[in-house]
Amino acid sequence: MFQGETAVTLDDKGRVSIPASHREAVAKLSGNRLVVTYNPFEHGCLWLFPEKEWEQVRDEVNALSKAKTVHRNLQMKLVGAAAHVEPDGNGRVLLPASQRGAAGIEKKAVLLGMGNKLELWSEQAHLAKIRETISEEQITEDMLDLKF
Amino acid sequence: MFQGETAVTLDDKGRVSIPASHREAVAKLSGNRLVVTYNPFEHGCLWLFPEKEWEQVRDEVNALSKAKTVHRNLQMKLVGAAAHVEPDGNGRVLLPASQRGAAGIEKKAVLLGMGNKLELWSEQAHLAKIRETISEEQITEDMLDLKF
DNA sequence: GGCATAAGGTGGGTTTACGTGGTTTTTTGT
DNA sequence: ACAAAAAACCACGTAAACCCACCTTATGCC
Repeated sequence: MFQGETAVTLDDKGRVSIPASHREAVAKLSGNRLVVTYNPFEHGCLWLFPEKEWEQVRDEVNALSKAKTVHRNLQMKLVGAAAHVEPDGNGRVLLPASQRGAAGIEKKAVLLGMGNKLELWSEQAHLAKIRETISEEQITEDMLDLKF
Repeated sequence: MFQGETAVTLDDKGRVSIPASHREAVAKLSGNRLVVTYNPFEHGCLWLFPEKEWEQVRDEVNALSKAKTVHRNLQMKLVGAAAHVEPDGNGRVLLPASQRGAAGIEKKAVLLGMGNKLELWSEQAHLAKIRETISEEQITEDMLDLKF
């Protein structure tokens, strides 16, 4: 179970250090095997799944009918892009250059623990998201009972 | 099972190097025999099937009634265009010039592992696809249950 | 409060395998 | 038989994997 926000920096080779707070979870959930893909819903964001979680996601996505464009897009962004990575001796993973480029993640980034996965955002994209507040029109039925 | 995205470059002769990460799968699934055709759904994209997979696809497509124009189109783009290729000693395949031209794949390209096949995209077409995020309106019934 | 120690994060060097360009030889088609 | 194209072969540059060392920050102890 991932949770928490950490500012991280990519070095010139495109490596990010997995924050110590997540290391244990990564080791336990996935035997240190992570899968990097695009977040198909947002710009400037990559997803990092523990391998086990990934396999479920992949199978679900592959099972969608290939007749619909939106399904093929999803398959392309998730399955097509999926790269296996493993932390080096210092707990860093190398993010594939093509994904860094396409997602626009350069040096400053933010790593978010999001339950079953980690999200890596470019600093800009993350800041923009955080600054967007939720307006009243966006509130859904399901949100009315929230306890805060 | 193919998966993962790799930036590749075609040389002047139209050769692409199959990324090392896919070599094993290609050798195992097809004895190094691949079939190149058009992706009938997308511009700027070629499909590369292991020969075994291809035979199934071909038979399915050929079995469609020839009375419908859309069926004949599919047969034309898939079966009609299919070219057998085999990697050279350095793991490269030569893409037929006509297919490179028709798909608009020149120098920079991206190779995607898409389960039972590989997809070769022109860099531009790929980037355009990745930058399109999936919007709320596109979400289908089938997608509501996805675990991410 | 300041210093010592440890842990996490960062930078960089080295080796090796992979990708890429090019050359030569063989085949194919005219 | 000749030209053009594809296949096979060779060689180099680069980037990834691995490893080592330093710097910064947090923590504990005197």
